[in-house]
Amino acid sequence: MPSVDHKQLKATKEKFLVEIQPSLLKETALQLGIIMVEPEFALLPYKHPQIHKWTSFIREFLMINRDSNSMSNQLFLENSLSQIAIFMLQYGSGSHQNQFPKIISKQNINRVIEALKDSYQDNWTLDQMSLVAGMSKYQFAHLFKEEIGLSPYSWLQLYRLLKSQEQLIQSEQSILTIALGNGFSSVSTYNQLFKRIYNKTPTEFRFMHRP
DNA sequence: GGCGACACCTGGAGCCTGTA
DNA sequence: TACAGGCTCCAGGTGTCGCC
Repeated sequence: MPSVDHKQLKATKEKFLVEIQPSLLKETALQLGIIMVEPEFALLPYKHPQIHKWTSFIREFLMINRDSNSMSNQLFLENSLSQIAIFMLQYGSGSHQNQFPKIISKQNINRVIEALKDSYQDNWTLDQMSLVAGMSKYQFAHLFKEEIGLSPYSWLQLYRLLKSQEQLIQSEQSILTIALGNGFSSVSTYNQLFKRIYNKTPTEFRFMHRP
């Protein structure tokens, strides 16, 4: 169960939410030898195919077996959550990862994604994105979220953040220069997003990932 | 497809820290 | 002490998402 109040649970009839303790992730990472630093999950808000399939499978299993004895469900859950932890560490963790997983989606959504990738430094608005997609902004926002798993603007911000990581680690440029150079309108926006995704400031991130 | 409430982003101001 | 860079705060603007 969620350790904090999730407002989305109130807004929808049904929500399948998985929370995994950081200690379990660290232990799994240690056993697998995947990562030596604190796990970071910039890509997890993104709908990764493997993680998405696995969580869908767990959800369906629990729906089908909701009336069966709780012991078998408990065993299934324990094993499944360990598997999800492994997927998270393999596919989602590590800020060294700077490529989004490839998702096959509708042509007009792909067209927007390619345009965003080509000019992520530009000041995009939802209106401009929907123009590229050839649909209304309301229709576009809903379809994008459904296909990709993130809202258009969130996707763009995350892409900019991942693009900036390499410069943070490998260059001596100031945080301000990197933020503006990657399409963020101000350094405060960049800092706030960085803090929200990684729970650390760009400077702390740079220090941690320097050889 | 459009609306409205609310969450999130923006950007300026100001504080903190390190350096000369 | 002055200055630069990094960070946080906050009010106003914009985007998102559930609902019709």
